[in-house]
Amino acid sequence: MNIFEYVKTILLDIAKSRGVEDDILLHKITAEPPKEDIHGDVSTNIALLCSKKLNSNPRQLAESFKELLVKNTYIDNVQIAGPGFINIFLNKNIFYECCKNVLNIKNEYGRSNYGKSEKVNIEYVSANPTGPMHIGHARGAVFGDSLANLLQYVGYNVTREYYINDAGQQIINLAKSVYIRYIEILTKKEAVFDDDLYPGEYLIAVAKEIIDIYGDRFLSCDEQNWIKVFKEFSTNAMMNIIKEDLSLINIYHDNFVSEEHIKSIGLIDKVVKLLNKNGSIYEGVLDPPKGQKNENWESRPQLLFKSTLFGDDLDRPLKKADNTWTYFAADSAYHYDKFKRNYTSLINVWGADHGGYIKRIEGIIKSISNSKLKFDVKLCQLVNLNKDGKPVKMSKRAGNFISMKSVIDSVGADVLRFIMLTRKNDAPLDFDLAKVKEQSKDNPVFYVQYANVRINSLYKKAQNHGINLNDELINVNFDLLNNSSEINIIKLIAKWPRQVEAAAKANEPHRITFYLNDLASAFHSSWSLGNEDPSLRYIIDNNMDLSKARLALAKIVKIIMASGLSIIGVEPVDKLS
RNA sequence: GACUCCGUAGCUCAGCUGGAUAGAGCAACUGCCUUCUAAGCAGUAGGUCGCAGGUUCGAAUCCUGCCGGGGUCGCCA
Repeated sequence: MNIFEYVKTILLDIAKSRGVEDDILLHKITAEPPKEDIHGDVSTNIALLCSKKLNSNPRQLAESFKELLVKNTYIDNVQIAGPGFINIFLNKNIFYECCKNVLNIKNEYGRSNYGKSEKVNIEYVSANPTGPMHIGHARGAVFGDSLANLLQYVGYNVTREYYINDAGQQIINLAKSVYIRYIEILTKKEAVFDDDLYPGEYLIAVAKEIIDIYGDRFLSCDEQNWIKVFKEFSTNAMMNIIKEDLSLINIYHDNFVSEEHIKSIGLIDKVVKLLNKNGSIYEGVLDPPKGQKNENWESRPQLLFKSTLFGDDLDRPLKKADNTWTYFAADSAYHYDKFKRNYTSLINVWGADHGGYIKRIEGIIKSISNSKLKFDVKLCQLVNLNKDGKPVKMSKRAGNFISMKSVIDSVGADVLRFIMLTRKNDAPLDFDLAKVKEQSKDNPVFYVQYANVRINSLYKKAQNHGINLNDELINVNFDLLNNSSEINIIKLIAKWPRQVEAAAKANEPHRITFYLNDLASAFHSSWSLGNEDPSLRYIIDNNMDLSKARLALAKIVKIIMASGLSIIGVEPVDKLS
């Protein structure tokens, strides 16, 4: 039950009955909560939008709509404001109905079939298989996973996907690094690593594994003899480490696609053929990059994708000077592969440093799908890791980057997930390792969870009064909930389905976190009223009817909290540690 | 130089894809625990939504041009 949808249905019927049939116009009709309470419960622009079509001035039109609206039993009053807004004041009963509905359907409240089971592919994490995940990876991981939860919640058929970059130079470097460890173990000579190699100690275990199986047979032979085995072993081992890291924050992908595999099945040739057929590629020469000097620049003709046709500032090379395919070529093939799997929409979650890459992939997708496939890239900005306000230094080069696992060990998986969604994805995020452990209202995780804790304590106390909150409670008398603080909570409850849908529409899971914060705040506020006026407490000794109604309200808050937290992948806390 | 994201209260940020008098939280000031609900709550103050144009009934939101900050810019992935 979504009261805003309900009102919108009424409005659409009215518009249609007046002969408005333009779908685009009908689509623009809104039924939304006004910012200010004095403007009622639902506000609509219907009269403003239809005035031209119906040849009438908006205020007059609004008057005639008003006559129709007031006939509805759920509508108490209708006011016309400003240039022609219609403000609708709903009867309390519709809100009480909404509450009953939540108690009835529990965690189904807010779920919908908005997505109509459409197939959506979300590619996220896709960290290079060269080592454990660091904290920078965590944001995209949590964002992508929560977005996947959110879209599932509103009825999409979601595939969670991971693209493994296991084909490039970095994997060769990884294999070489393991080989150095291999030699180190067998010969006891200290390992020395070049700049582009990986000195992390996590590779020692991989080398040992290889020794267990192959012994020292690779010790004094050429690279071509060992490279394949080492590559395979290393990437598998790294992917296992990454999967293990991800499992710590409950992230499990449905599908892992290997770049190497994409290449080996000849998909690049296929996509290049298709692009060629579509007139999207040509042999050409690029200008040297402006603004920065590059003495190694050498102009040469190469195979280029016409990404400038799709808004990019340069055409992009598909082949390197040595005639091998670029990363971009393989990625094009990968997106072609996704296209062939019949999704209606693709979402990629990338780090902000990949911003310049969007246009060309967008171009590829437009070219191969004839602009039919929906594509959205969500960029996640950097995470600034602090401790007590001071930045934690990290340097990946030296191998002492802050691993995601160490942060989880320190603050817990739930805190990590929650904090990652306390900012919009394209805003930088400050993450203070000390602050997130504080038990105070300055810590958003605590603030929201504390509302749960308080409700849970109500559950226990209610039992002493013979009320079991696990019972249905549907027959409680919601009419008794009429102080402004309770009404405030009820109105927030009514907004939940709308919030979920808006968050899904925008691919912005952070909105769920913000909503939860608002809901917690409304609850804390109403709870605290009991400090000054005992008659405003949730449990009133000599008034069981009122107590039941308030407890039912608390239960509803708990239900929605649980739903919201489940979307962001966090467990509700029932008591303080 | 080009592209891209961002610019909203002293600070950190929301703002429901164009709605009405722009909202929170910190910090500041003021209140609320002898008792069952203070890990919290209530209140005050704080704004030229970077600047200038444009689009329309209506702009923080869309378009254009500037200003400032981050990111990216062939043969890395």
